[in-house]
Amino acid sequence: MPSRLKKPQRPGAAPKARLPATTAAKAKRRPTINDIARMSGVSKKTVSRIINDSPVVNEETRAKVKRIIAETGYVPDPQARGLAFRKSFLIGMIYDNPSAEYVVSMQKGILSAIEGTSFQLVVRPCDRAKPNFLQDMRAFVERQRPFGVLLPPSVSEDEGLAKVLRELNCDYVRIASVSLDDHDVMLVTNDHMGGYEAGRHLAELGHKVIAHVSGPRSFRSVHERRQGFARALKECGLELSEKNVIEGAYTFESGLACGEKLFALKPRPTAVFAGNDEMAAGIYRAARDHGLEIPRDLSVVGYDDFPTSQRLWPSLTTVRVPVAEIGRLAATMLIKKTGVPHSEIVPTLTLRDSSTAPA
Amino acid sequence: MPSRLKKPQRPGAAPKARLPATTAAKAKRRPTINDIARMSGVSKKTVSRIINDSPVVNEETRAKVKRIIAETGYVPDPQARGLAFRKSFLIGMIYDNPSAEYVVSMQKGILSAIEGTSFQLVVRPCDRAKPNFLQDMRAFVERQRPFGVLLPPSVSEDEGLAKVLRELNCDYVRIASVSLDDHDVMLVTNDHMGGYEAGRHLAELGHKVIAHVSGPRSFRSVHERRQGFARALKECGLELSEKNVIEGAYTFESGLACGEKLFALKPRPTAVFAGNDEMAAGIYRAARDHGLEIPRDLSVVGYDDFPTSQRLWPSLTTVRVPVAEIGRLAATMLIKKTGVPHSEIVPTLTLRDSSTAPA
DNA sequence: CTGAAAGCGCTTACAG
DNA sequence: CTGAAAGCGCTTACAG
Repeated sequence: MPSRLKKPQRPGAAPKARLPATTAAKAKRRPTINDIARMSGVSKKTVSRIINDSPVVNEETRAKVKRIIAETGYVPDPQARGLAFRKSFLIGMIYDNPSAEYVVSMQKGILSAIEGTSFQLVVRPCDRAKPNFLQDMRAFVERQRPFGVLLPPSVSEDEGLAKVLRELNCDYVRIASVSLDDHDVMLVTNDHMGGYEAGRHLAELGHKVIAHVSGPRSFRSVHERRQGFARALKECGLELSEKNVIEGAYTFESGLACGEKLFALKPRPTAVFAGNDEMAAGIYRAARDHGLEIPRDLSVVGYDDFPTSQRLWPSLTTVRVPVAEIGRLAATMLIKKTGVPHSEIVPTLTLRDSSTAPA
Repeated sequence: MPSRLKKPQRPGAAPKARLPATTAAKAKRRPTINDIARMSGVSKKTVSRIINDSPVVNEETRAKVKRIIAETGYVPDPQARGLAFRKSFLIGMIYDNPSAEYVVSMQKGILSAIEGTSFQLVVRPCDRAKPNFLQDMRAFVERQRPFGVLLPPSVSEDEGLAKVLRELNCDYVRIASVSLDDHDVMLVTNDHMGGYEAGRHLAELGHKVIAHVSGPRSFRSVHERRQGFARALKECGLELSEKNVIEGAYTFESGLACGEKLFALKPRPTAVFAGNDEMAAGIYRAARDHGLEIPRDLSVVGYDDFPTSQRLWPSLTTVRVPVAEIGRLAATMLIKKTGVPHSEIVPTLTLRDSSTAPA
């Protein structure tokens, strides 16, 4: 390893100016807007206009500057832009969904949308039940001035948070089962369609006694999934009776508990639509504890299609939610500031081994 | 909703100065370092010294300014500090671990360490196999100038990346099963201890024919876990024979495939140490397919203790890795620029229902 | 269509 | 122990 002291500087011979240092620094320094302006023979304001895609620039000038930007590999400093804009290039994902699979899938989708841009993804888990929830969110937005935030359920359903964000002039996109806000800031996941698909599937298999283990009633998705499910049954001449609907909490444990209740029903249902895959896994466990075999004794349909649902035994028939795609679209909406049709996201039934005709 | 146009401005009556606007803006504007300086009767440089915990400040001055900072709720603008420092307040988590549970747990740990600070967590999944991996990482660091990055395995083992980070003068903390770097930038997870615990447990249960399904040999953790395991067996008078070691890929599918090979061994092992929980789940599936019952016909010990491992049936005996705590410690090391003893992280055996004495 | 000046809210380098 | 000046790399507001 060559010594850094090969050419020792004699303290007495200090140069007047710091020219050598400047030259050395210049060699490795990344170019700034000033360098591009000088090399292009225009003002830095013009370079700025080109960076920001301003339409009022002469096309020849634009082409020339763009060429030099490409040649030098210049990329504007996000810190400096952020300071001048009074807005950072951070996109916040504020979430309270407890599922690791959901969170990571959505992060991947968001990242795919911002790849190659100056945007960065900042994660902010939260708990709406905490007394200082809104205060914390306010502090985050005021200090970081994020470009915008993405709100998956259930935090997307919080009107208090939406109000704070509007007050602080912070853009957002809300992801929810139904529209709760202006078209351009709302990505709708159409959970009623997913519920409907689950209902058609079980009814068409010939089941007559059908149950539903729902999520907590405070979630919008719960109502949507249930109503879509009930509508499908009705179309097939069946009814989802109140006593066959058991409220869970979207967790494995609640699925287990609801499974117990389910097996106590008379007549015992031959099929169940679980509000999500987590609860479906709990129902699997309950079935095993009761010596019941899936799907012979009970058909099960889940919701979400988490990667682990394929590994359940038997593999779970479920409604697939394209979580990564949802993240990608939501981020795109935020950046482009345009909405997508509310029909864009389509939950689809994924057939596996946990559902069959009744015995 | 009150109209915003209650007091319409007459275009002809425009005020000379923009005083009204300024006043209105001041009312809601967050205080800056200049406001604090003015209110405290000191220069902004002194306020800056206090923000940055400089020791060379008169204690009375410091107390007074701190009081005013507290009263006004002043928080320095991270964008401005970032620009002046030439370093942002972002902490990057660069990872290639495919497990959602691992990623989210670590994120939580990191977030708990930076809560209440100006630091924000930015996530950067990556793929070391991509040809432009190092180039992408370089671009990220050059542009964002993160305060530092956190490297969990296996990206933590990439010497090329570490070199690039050092070149760019970007602080990092590497999380790995053994020390690969200077003490202060290395968080060691002591996987050999975890392997040892697994080995003692199975040996003490009385198993004589014991197998190991390892992860891919390119991972450091694989060797550590295996060697610790083999050492424990040796201490108990047993030997981990080469033919009883099957190499997997840390995935469910590879666990399934390795399980098949495992059951073909003669004599058939009565116990297996899986390199991680994912592969243990695959072995479960293979056992079911072969009509073997766990733990009666095969004891299984995993590694990681992911939340889902409790839900396997029977629940999985495994070595618990405190992933959130690792994230918290790594972030703390990065911020404080100090190491922790290499013995800090202790993997611990967690006894559940998948291991018992041989028949 | 283009640019000179001022400013975003901080810190560094220097001087005292 | 403290401060005035210059600067970080951009954009806004204005003028032409």
